Amino acid sequence: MHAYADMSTEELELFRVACGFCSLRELCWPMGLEPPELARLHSMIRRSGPLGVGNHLFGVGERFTAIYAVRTGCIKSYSIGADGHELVHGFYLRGEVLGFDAVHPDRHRCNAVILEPSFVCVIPYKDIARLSVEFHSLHNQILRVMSREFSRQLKFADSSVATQRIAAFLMDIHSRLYQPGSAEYEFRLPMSREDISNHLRIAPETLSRLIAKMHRKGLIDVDRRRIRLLNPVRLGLMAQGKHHG
Amino acid sequence: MHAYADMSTEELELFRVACGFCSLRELCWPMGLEPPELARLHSMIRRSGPLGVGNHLFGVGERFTAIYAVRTGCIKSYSIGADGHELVHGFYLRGEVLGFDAVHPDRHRCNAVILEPSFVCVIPYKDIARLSVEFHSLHNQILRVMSREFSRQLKFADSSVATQRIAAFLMDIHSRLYQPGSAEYEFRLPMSREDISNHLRIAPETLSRLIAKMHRKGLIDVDRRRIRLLNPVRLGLMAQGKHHG
DNA sequence: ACCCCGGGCTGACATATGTCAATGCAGTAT
DNA sequence: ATACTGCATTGACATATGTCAGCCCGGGGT
Repeated sequence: MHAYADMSTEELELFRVACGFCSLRELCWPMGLEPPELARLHSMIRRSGPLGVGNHLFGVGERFTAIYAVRTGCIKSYSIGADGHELVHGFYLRGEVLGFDAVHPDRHRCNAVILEPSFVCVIPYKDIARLSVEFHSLHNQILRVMSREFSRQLKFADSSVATQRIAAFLMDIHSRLYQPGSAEYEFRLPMSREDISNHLRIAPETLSRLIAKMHRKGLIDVDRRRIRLLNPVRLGLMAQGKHHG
Repeated sequence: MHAYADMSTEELELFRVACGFCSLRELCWPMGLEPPELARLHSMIRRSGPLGVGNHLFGVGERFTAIYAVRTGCIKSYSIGADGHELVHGFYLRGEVLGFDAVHPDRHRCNAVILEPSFVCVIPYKDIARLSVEFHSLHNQILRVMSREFSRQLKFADSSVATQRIAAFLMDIHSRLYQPGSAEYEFRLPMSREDISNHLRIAPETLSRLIAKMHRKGLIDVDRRRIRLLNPVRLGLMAQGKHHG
């Protein structure tokens, strides 16, 4: 199950090419930049080696040195609440960018841990800051990514009803995981039930039960982390609280 | 009860002076800027006349034209959820800055409505964007304020327990409202119970009951919108989930 | 002074969710 | 093969919160 173990040589090759040719170009950070900026950006990016499950990218209180783009795998961002419980802020998948939690106090406000074997791109912050003065479009890009981050946090705050949050979560993960060619509505959750329950702020038992209920109603198929959305339309309505039962 | 009606002539005079001399300097947007930036910033700021309760500063979908700093009063930011319920994102008090919800899609994602008679400063965005290229410190300032915004949203997400959220809310509002000279632990909530309950995502009845309970336990004194914190220490512990009963 | 109105409070009840304990089950080591 | 280990599920029960209905009470108009 090691992502880096079953990569083809072609895929490995991809890891060596520039941002301008990167397969994640449309998903990731450089989206919307012009060739000259892309070239400069590429020159400051470092690609990580394979990162093993359980390793941390950064931790609470550490200095803000870089932002990270996920090439492969899944990274969990979390902190520990005053009561000792784990607060999962979010999950970062292929093409997504993390690390912006630390722009202001210059210290990370959360931990970032590898959930699945991952590769990331590392972009030193001071280089970005310097370059963003030079290229106005890059400055806008920073604001854009921060803003996207911002709205992502609000995604599950809407509803106080657990079923809604779960439906929204499943559809969200599906849309972020989906790639043309894979089975349309089937995917594998990269995180444990406990991580999900900490993220959605419900007890793991409640999560289990409600997932089972959605299964019974024919909305989804479940086998451990394997999920299949059988009725995306109803799920979508349910996520918006327009449909109960 | 009109804030602009009982202002002294001195206060009125304050409304005409530059950012560099503004009494909100330490609270507000320009904090941390040097005299040359302050002067430029001041030249692009417009002061609003008195804004009446119920008026909107901006609404969902409107173009992002400016950010706003509250000089006096209270402004509520909210949106309408898919189920039709009002989602209150937050409240903005004296010295606080709003409008950054719209940096990315260039459209406001929420509505901003006046809860108490208010004065604001209006800072056109395109001027800031232009100036932030010129002055690096201003660029940092933008990131800083956005980041503060960001963490504010997470403030009440911690706990799923209503009492904790209420305690945290009261202490938060108190700290933001406090000014030396006023009664140490007494203040007036600028918003209705319904607004609070929409913000904390609990039914207004539950809010009432839990406030009554905190009163019975001697933690606070309540008379309509007037609040007095009798035991801030225990309240703080309660906000962190370290103390129940 | 009186009435009206809206926000706020309270009670009774339904429901959702949390908690504690036990069991199942797959992957891993022995 | 067997036992072990950690995650996931399930059941029984306690509790928190939502819902519906009614009441109170202060402020503003007449």
